[in-house]
Amino acid sequence: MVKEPVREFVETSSWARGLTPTQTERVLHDVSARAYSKGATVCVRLTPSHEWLGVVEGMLKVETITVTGNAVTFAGVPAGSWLGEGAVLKGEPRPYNVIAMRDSLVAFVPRSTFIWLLEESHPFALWLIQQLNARLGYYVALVQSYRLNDTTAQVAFCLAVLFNEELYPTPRRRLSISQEEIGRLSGLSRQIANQALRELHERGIIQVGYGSIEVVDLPALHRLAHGASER
DNA sequence: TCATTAAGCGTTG
DNA sequence: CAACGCTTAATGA
Repeated sequence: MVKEPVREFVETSSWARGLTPTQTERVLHDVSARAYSKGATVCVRLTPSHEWLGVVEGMLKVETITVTGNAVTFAGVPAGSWLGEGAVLKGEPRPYNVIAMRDSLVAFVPRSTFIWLLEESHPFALWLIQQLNARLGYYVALVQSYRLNDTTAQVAFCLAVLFNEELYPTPRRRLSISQEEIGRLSGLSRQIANQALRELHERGIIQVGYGSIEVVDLPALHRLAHGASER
């Protein structure tokens, strides 16, 4: 059986709500956890996807390295969320590296358990469909944001996603993240990210702290992120 | 030409 | 010590 924080994390995860006690019991039996320090690699690209990952504490990011050695960050994954369903489902190697952005505790559910859940539990299957659908919607919106919006709106989009409850179910107002990482996540330089954050602050949408960002007006952030550049 | 970026460096929390 | 602000040279639309 696993340690307390991991047990609680699994039991309070949204997908666990629809499980029978027996099913939950098996997941708790099979799940493992490991701590990673900041900057450590959790999963290596092109290695087999044996596990489904949950972020118990801290924050992870998903990235690839280009041939020239530049990192392209695809997503930041704050505590409370699960990732890697796609690769586990397909039984294919990891398409990306997973890196710890801060000191993090990560839970691992074996692929066999994941597949078993999918076959045994109708609620779990439904949850998974909704999860994948949310991801799909996110990427469609991301392309739209990238093509239509100015840089400030792109940063707004990036933040709106990080604070989006459907994608990342643990609600929070403040997030510890550097401006450099915001830049990486939104595909912009540190300078532009900083400029955008200042503008968002001036509009009263966020508060910027040292190495952290707090959302003051989430609806406004959402509007800015999705609105077709109104002013 | 003008905007944006990476890199370096001094300052600060 | 990491995050931030600022400067500068390179890059590119």
